[in-house]
Amino acid sequence: MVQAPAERAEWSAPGRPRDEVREQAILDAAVELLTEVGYDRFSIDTLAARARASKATIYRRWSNKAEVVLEAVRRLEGDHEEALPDQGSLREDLLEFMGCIAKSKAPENAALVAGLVRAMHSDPELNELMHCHVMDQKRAEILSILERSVARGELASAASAPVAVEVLQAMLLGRLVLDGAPLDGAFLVHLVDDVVLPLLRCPPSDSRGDAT
Amino acid sequence: MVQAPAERAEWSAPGRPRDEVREQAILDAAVELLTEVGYDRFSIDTLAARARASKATIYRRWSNKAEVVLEAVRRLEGDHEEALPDQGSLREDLLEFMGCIAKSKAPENAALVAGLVRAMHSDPELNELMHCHVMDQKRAEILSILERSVARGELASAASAPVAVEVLQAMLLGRLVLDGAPLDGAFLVHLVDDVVLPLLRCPPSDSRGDAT
Amino acid sequence: MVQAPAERAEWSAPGRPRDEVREQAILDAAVELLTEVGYDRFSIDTLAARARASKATIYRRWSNKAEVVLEAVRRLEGDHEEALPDQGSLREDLLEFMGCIAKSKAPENAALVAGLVRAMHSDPELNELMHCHVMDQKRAEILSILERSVARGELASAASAPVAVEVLQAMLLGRLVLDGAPLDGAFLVHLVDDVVLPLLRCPPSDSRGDAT
Amino acid sequence: MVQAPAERAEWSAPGRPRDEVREQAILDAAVELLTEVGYDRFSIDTLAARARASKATIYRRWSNKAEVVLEAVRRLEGDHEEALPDQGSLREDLLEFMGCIAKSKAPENAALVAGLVRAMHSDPELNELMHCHVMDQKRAEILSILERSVARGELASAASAPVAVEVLQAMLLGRLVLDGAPLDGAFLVHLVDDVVLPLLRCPPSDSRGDAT
DNA sequence: TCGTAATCGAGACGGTACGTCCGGTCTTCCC
DNA sequence: GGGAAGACCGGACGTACCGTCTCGATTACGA
Repeated sequence: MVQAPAERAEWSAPGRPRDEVREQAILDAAVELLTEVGYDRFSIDTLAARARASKATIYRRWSNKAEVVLEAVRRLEGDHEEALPDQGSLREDLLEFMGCIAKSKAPENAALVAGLVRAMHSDPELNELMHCHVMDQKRAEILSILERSVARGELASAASAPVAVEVLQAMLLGRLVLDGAPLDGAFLVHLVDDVVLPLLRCPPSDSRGDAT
Repeated sequence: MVQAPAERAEWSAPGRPRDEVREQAILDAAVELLTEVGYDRFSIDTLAARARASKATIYRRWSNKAEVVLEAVRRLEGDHEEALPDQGSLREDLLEFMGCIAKSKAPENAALVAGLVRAMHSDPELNELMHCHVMDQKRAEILSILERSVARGELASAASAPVAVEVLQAMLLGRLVLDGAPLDGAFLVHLVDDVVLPLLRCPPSDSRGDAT
Repeated sequence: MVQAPAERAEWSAPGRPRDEVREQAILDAAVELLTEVGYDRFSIDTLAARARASKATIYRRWSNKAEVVLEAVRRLEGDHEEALPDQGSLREDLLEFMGCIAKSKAPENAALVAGLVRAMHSDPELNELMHCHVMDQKRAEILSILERSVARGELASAASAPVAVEVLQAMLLGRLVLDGAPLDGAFLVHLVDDVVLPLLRCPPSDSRGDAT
Repeated sequence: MVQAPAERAEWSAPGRPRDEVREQAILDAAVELLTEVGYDRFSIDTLAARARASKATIYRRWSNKAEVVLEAVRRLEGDHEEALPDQGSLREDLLEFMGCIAKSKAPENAALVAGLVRAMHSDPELNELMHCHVMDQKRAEILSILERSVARGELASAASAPVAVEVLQAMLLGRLVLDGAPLDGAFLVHLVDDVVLPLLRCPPSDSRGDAT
């Protein structure tokens, strides 16, 4: 039986394909530049010069400064996909997890993170994307930690999990954007011991109508 | 002997005094513009045109786009200086307090708030200012609510108060900036019942070294 | 004895030969585009798109925008190679000749001609080409007309011929580029009767040192 | 009766007036740049840099590269407004006049002149302007030379004057743009003796219907 | 009937210039 | 002096074009 030449798969686009190497070079330069000067003083011209690319090459891929920044940041985050090892206790698991986050948001990346947040809310569509790809991933990781803890018998239930995640994310953001402070060890311990663990252990009050 | 023209008191500056009306007109226009287009597309030229003022008049009062925005936002917030009335229970007090905040951050002001946050972290000095004048004020209000509650006997102690305030602020920020969602009633109830009240009632675990 | 592979003639290049049809399609599109938008807004990208050709196909044949334009214009001009018929008198011969020129420079080709002129002086090499291939051809045609006239006894000599040609070319150019006006009948009659014929009949004054 | 403060004249525009010095600096730099690199490689960015002006300052005055060039060239030309002195004979008067034109179109200004011509035909409105202000001025000067000659008795009439002017302008243009050659002495003598003077002395043939 | 070599359309690439916009300062005239 | 108007510099923005290069897919020719 005669096969059609491309019966099955992935029709290849006509014309010269995009050069993946250029793309990576641009994103690398973007990360570099972003950490050096921050979002506001980040300019496409400078980026192009540093990546030895032309502006057209950049604008062919992303239509905005914001979008370039977004993608650069996502590349930075998304490199550690492997699951976290079991540390033996809920508290240790949480500290390990948060230390992992903290690493990618070290103080030298402060400007970068701020850029991310800005890029997020200036383009709602990308905001959506960001939520899906970054936050939901973190959420899933925490949930798996909590389930492990329930299995261990440390926690009665994972009922408070969603709230804990919600609070956690907000506080990390606040620390970085509002306070502009680094996610150092002291802060992480404070977060785990004074906020997350108490919330997990104290079931939400069912006191909607009570006199409290 | 020739009398100085302002012999009486409070040495008055030479020349024509600043026109208070202009100032208000500029701030009003700033708020308007900010809510319409957000911080990024907010330009001093446009502001000047809309306020029928000149750029010089603006820069004579504020040295930055950021500072104009900051003051505009503060005017918006700071209009209710009076203490909140006692609602009879901690929960009601908190809901009342937060409803009050929510009013000034209605959805139509979303862009404005985002702008504020940005202005904050792009200028550390203003960040400082903002912390002092806005956040610390809120903090004080909450603390007084909590003390009232301890006096009532609802709470054993106000020990968790600082943490609660910290969490509260972060979550309000996250809601507005990260989610871009309004501070509606459902969210406020959720915040009070599922986060703040549990935290206040469960003392921070002293489990720094425990097996948890 | 081993035969050279192309013993017969004109060694034919290896590989696929150029497609003559493409060449014509490109030139046609060039003429079209040139008359529509003029030289300045004529872009190779647009030309390629309109001719359904790729830029490489164009640059394989011509090395410049200028050269494409040049050749397009020459195609437009050079279609009538046959000698002009004898009209019986010098004046009629001249009018016939110029009417012939005018046809290829009809008003709808104004932008095209202007483009040609520009292409000429921005690239000296093409300028040379243009002189040789277009102008010298015209010059020869006029000279043959004048010689015919001398043979007829209308003119004493063809001594003024070179000057007449020189003036004629300059005035056609001036009319098209400077005035932007069409080469209509009235202008051609004016040119023949008021400029060319007088010059031919009045020998150049030998008054270089005279008091004139 | 109380006078309105500006009853008579020239209402002064509000705001800071344009800085005449900047304007001149820009035009000077434009002339300089134009003679150095020619029209095509003349860029507004480079102009701005050289004039130590911002692009906005340039675009506030002229909306195009073409318009800047036009004005620069006109400044260059229009500086010698005084009438030409009587040289005693028609021929000498003409040579003097043309020598004067030649000076402002010296070979080092070749690119500049070409730029002028280009600017002219790319903007019809400026073309109009150019005709009025430059060419008509030259035309008037020639006419006054011819009238002087008629008064002297050298010429029977100035009837051929318009044709002579027309031819003259076309040939100067042709020399500069078509040939790219300088207006040197030999060319000017040729022009006067072989073209202009013969035309002036030989009345247009009245042979419209003749057998010639 | 292949392989070689040049063609073709499509379009990415580095550069360079364009014309617009904005931030923050300065200047002029009027009150 | 304050205020409106607006010019000024510096510099980033996003677009368009040039001339080159790189794909994958077609052709011819010659072995």
